[in-house]
Amino acid sequence: MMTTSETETQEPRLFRIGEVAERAGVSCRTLRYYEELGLLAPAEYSTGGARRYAEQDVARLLRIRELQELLGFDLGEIKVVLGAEDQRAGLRSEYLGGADVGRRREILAEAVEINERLRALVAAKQRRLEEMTRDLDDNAERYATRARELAGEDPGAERAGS
Amino acid sequence: MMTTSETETQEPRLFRIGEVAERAGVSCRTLRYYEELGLLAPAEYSTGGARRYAEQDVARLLRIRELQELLGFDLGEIKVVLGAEDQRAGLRSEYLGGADVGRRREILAEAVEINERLRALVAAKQRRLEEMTRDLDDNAERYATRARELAGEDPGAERAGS
DNA sequence: CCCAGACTTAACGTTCACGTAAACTGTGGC
DNA sequence: GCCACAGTTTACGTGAACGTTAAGTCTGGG
Repeated sequence: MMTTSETETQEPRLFRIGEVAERAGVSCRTLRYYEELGLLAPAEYSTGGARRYAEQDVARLLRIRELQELLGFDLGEIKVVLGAEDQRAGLRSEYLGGADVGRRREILAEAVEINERLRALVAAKQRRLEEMTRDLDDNAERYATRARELAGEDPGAERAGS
Repeated sequence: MMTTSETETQEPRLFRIGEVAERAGVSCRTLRYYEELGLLAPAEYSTGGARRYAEQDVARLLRIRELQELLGFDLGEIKVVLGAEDQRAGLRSEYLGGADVGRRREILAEAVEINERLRALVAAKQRRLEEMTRDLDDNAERYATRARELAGEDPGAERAGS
């Protein structure tokens, strides 16, 4: 059994930098740059030194882009946020590994705090966007009214309504 | 009557660049830069050449910042959006001035289009933010569960729960 | 009239987030 | 083994959005 090759818990497919870049709509340069910043490292390297990314790395890349474009974070801030998420993953390992309870509490507390700060920030942004939406809709309505007025006038007419 | 000075339809107070900058939380350099880009010009200049901003200019500045920080537009895109709003104001004048109907329709159509594009963009952003909010809340819940598990263990205990 | 403090222009500097070129190496299908 | 194509490092370049002097001018209270 096992159609692919051996037993080995099904080797997860790895991607070359070009594939990842295209899938995420970024350049290879961007991926290397993120690695340079310590933001995103490939799962492994080929013997020749070529980067090999796992599916999970792609997810992380998309997350980076989301934080960047959606929330307007710079790459430094993103590193902090992702750091917290990494710690959360670390917590899970420590947890399963049976680390001391104090340490676990500590990591958890920090993760919670970052999560809450992010939550508040997103909420604030949502409120401002809702306000903007209302304004835009008000505009749209004014435009519609204006358009009806214009439609009422024959092309060539001179007077203007109140 | 008229406690301030003369009759004169109540001269609207003007602000110096430093005041405006502080009120909006930007630097004077930023204001001059925006003017250089044709984004924001002061209502008038003193005889000596000092910029004098009206309240309306401050509003425009805040709008610029909003488009920049909330929607992530660059200053070029913002110029386009504000251009449409200027045209909307222009439409009003042309309207009251009795310009030809064709021209009015034209301006109105463009304003409507920009408004709709902006509306769609904001809506898209809102949807993505909602999704992010859900994710964050899910995280928060997981954290809470984890915290309850931790609370159940006495400090010093060794076993880990499932 | 004086003078501190706010303003002016002009011009060069800086940070971020990559883009781009050069010179070289690895990968894999025939 | 060949060869095209994809990848590598190193390093300088770039556009956006300002920051930062420098050197001089304006403003307004005493």
